[in-house]
Amino acid sequence: MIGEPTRDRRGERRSATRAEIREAAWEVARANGVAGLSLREVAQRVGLRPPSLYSYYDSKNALLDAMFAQGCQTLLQRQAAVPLDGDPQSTLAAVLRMFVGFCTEDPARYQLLFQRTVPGFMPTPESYAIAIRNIDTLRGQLAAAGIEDPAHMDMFTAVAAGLTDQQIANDPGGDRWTRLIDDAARMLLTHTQARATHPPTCSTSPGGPTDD
Amino acid sequence: MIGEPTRDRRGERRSATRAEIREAAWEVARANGVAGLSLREVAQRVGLRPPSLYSYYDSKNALLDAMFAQGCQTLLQRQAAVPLDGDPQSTLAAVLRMFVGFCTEDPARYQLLFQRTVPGFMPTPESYAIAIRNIDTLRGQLAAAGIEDPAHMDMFTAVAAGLTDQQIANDPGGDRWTRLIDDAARMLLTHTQARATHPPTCSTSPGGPTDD
DNA sequence: GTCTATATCCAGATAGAC
DNA sequence: GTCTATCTGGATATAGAC
Repeated sequence: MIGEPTRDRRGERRSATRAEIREAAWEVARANGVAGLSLREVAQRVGLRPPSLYSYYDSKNALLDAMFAQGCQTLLQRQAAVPLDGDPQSTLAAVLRMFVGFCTEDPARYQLLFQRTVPGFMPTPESYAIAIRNIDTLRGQLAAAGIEDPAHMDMFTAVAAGLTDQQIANDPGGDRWTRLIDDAARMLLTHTQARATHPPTCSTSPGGPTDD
Repeated sequence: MIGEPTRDRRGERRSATRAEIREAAWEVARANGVAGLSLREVAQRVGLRPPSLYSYYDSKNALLDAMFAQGCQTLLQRQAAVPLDGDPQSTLAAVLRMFVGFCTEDPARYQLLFQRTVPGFMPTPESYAIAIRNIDTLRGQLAAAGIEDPAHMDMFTAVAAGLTDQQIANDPGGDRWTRLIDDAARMLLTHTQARATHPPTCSTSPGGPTDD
């Protein structure tokens, strides 16, 4: 008897088409904003009729979810590539640079992953689990830079989000805010290390259980 | 002969209806996001048929523009109410508190005024002029707190936007990031005053012509 | 000023032939 | 798997009667 073929050619082709659709969806999202993603336009870009997409993704939400998961996976890889030498300053700067770079290089992806601007989209638990890993990884990296206070972590995410947002909204394609990254890392580090000199305004109960 | 009436009752009524429509539009925008604003829903809320709205606003864009102008006007009033005592620290904290409070109290308004997420909307020159006044006012207030370096101003706007964004996206209705405002003001002030101690990484040509 | 009726266009999604 | 045809519903905007 002849055994089953080792390679699943059908599955490979299907998987490739799914990736092609997903890439086309990113292109449309970059052009129209994530909220302006339309399946018709995606279909046209890959040379299919709109209903044919449903053979690959059950719904628009399923497609968005795949994009969300892919974005989180990419971020995970970037996070793993950040060098963690012993120096808090360079570590913090490297993390900040990676994160702001990741966000500003694709505003549509930033919108899908971190803003709440998409109409009725909610990631599936499977995809969200990857986002959780992103946050846990960040937590570890900040700890490596000496930042463990939840309030300080929140301050870091605020600065990262702020640099990203201003760069995207007010100087797209430029570097008016991204060039402040090293300055911002210094500022954050000084702030986190200057606890003793200032009155403990809100340090008695800094964060409570962080549920992000 | 009888002169013209002193009060323009017709004009007053019309103006009131325009305001009513605008308020209904804000409600819809808060519910669906600014991008999800639909004239049908606005009309239903004010008890009119959709085409009747066109007697008050020439287009959806005209309505959005009126909302944009109104938001900028409100911000202008808030800005004028910020106390500018001589102390840089309390001044900076007051400005930051006002701004982040203004943004977080109405995310839809923040979206319309400061994000670029609305499909094809561009404010008219008249409305945009108010936004320019907002920025000029901010510039003056930061100067009163001793911040005049454009790079430091950009850092301020980044921190303000970051606190706002994180608060809205990850803790809507809470205070996980807004309670960091005083800390952030201290951090910013320390940073702007610590010029001499650090190497002038990017202070030789800090900002170039700021065109925001 | 408000209405009905309509124009035009787009969206996501499904049925069923091939 | 892909297609044609269609369903359902939504959008902005205009024409013209009253």
